[in-house]
Amino acid sequence: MNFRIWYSTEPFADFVIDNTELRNKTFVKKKMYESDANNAKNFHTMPDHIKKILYLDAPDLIVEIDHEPIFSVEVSTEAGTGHNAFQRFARLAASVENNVPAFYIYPEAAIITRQDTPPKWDKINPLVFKALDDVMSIYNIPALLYYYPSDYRTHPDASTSANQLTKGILHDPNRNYSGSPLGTDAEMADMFNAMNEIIAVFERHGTVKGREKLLGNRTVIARRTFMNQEFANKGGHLNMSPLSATIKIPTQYLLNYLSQFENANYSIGELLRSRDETIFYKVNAAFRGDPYPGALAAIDYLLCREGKSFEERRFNLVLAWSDINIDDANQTIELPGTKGKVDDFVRAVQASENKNILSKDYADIANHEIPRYYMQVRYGSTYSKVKHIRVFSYFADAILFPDGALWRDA
DNA sequence: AAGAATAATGACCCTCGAGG
DNA sequence: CCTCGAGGGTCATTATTCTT
Repeated sequence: MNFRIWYSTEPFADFVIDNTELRNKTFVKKKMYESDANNAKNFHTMPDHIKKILYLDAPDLIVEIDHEPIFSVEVSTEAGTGHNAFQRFARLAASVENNVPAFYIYPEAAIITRQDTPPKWDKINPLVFKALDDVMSIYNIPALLYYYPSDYRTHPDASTSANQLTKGILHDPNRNYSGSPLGTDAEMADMFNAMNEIIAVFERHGTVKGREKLLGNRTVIARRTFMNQEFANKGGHLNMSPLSATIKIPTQYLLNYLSQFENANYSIGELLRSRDETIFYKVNAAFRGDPYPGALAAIDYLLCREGKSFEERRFNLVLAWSDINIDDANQTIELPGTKGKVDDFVRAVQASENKNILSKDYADIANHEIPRYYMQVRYGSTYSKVKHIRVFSYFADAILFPDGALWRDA
């Protein structure tokens, strides 16, 4: 069997290869390009099945056997307070939604020094464990979190950590693995073990049958149990960020609000009406990307989804760029916000059109541009929109701004 | 009122491509 | 061919809100 390892950073790919059974396999390493929006020169050279995973957001590593992806890995060293822990969540979703197991490496805590205060540990938001568990329940594909090694457990007092310069986080000393986690750490050993198990399952049963067996693997079960325990031990509950910024109200309020866009020739379609209640994610900020795309994806899994596609939702999922006032008398809502503007969304969409070369004459297309042109012929602007536009419009049934709205009819 | 937790935003890095 | 600005993407710190 031939392995291919797609990477964003090569040292991290070597780190994973050298610490797992991959080192004994026949493999090639290839650089992964994230999107047509940020790498116009090379993105079109990605194989079609890799493009599908990249559609929402790009992970750090994808491993495949004979052109079938078998797992992806995402690494972060960021302090995971509030909604920051969910910043990379759309990547995990993109992987799992394509039936590819996802590994997430994230620090249990990181040292942050704020103005006029001594250094302290910023701890991971445990709700991420619940979100990952819900993803596993819905897709029957592993989505496992391993702690990026740190001094947190050995030095609960942040000022005593010997690694202040790295926020208390422990990197591998091998220079060939620069920027990778400490490979000898127990968490990483567990992760390599799980990767080896997944490789073995796919080798023995093939990719189709193998996928069905993954959640029943004892190593995967054990990790899932650990993650559920961590959620409980760290005091996780369902009113933590980002769920603390959501409200659930009858869909009729949304329909009444959107009725301002209806007229004699148009009425809102059946999709929104098909669900009795609607979840609103209130973002009272200027329109932008991170950390909101990941948080929106997480809310979908935590509250709305009951099946594999966004059509199988218990509740509508609506992203509102504003606070929301509920008007019970008129069964509608008001958006008092002033920062979010529908034109900011529309301008980001328009900007992506500048990346498209579909309006060119053949004579004006350079030879090296032809494969990119041909990709765009097939996919339009699918891959040339910026990430947050792709993610928002994939997950949200409607996006509301104080001065405009977008919604699906079906 | 202080401290903790969360939400928002400022700032940085990387890549590409236009133009000198 | 080199420089530099724009755009895309990422991360840390500040601002705000919540809790005790």
